[in-house]
Amino acid sequence: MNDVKIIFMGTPIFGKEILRCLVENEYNVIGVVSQPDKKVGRKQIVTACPVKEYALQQGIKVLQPYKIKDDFQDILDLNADLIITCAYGQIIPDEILKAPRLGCINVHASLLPKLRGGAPIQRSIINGYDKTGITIMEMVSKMDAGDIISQKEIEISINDTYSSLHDKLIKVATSLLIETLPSVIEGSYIAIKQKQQEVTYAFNITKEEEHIDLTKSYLQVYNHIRGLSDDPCCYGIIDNKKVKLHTVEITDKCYEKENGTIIFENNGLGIVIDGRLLLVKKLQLEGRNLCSAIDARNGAARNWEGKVMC
RNA sequence: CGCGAGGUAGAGCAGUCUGGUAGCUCGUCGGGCUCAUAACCCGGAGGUCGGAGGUUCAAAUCCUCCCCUCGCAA
Repeated sequence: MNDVKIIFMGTPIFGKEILRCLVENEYNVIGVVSQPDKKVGRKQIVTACPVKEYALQQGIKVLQPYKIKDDFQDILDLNADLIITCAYGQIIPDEILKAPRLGCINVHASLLPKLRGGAPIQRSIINGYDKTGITIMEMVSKMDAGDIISQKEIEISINDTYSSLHDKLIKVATSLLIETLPSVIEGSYIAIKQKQQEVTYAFNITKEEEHIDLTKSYLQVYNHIRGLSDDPCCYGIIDNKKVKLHTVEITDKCYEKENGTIIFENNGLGIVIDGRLLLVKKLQLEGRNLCSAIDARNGAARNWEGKVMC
């Protein structure tokens, strides 16, 4: 198994954990492909992505084509037997897909054919699903459309957030990958075609979607907030300033108030959505640090009672 | 030189424009009330006001430089 030459392609933390799993299980990762280093933050410091950082730490060769569509010869030259991708961030050209002896497989964070695309974890929560999972599939030209090799389901709890589900899915993904890889290497698995009529998409989250939408139902708003927490986060506007809603809880309390009205509840802070109180636990004001609702009420939010968020 | 906000008690903030006793809410400690309490009442402790210079009789406040944090944009 160790003589199978593997290239891993990925970029963010999710990908890094997959790569770590391969390395720690002593698979022979001969090269890693990541997105180019990007300028990050206010100071625009050029920073390596998590996958690259880990790969270098492990002494693995890293390639970072700006456009892999035009710049793939170096990857072909590595002459890999198998390519594994997870959250790489670019469409992989056919020249690469057909090159490895054992093919190209992808680790995707949804129960395909549902939620094809770039933001499956967030969308699974925003859509209010009570389950999602990991799918490992053969790669084809069309994004996330290949035949399914293996799949594992996981429940989404009503308290899950993007971050918590992300971390749970990493564990599922790594264990499923380790279970699945031997059959890929032996070529002994049975691939299942995706049912075309069940295909749905998980498009990337837009800036527009970060703004809270008070026309939606109570549960939809709640799902939306936790689906984006704690990065990038949903925000509302109070006193012309952005307020990021980091952590919220649902309640059974009802109020006959305008949508978005701020209520001081015991020592907490709530927002009326669709007639019901949504309790805010953690929030962040523009220019300020993340803090608890209690802290906010002692300081910056002390005269918010009765104001309306929009 | 991308735009903007901020650094004041353990926490969250006001005070800065217009220089003159260090303030609010919470927490904490002590006491009281209560069957009881996260409720209420009384009292206490806790600050080199991010750092360094400068102006001034006097600087949290005005001027200069530096450090750090956060929001936006990328």
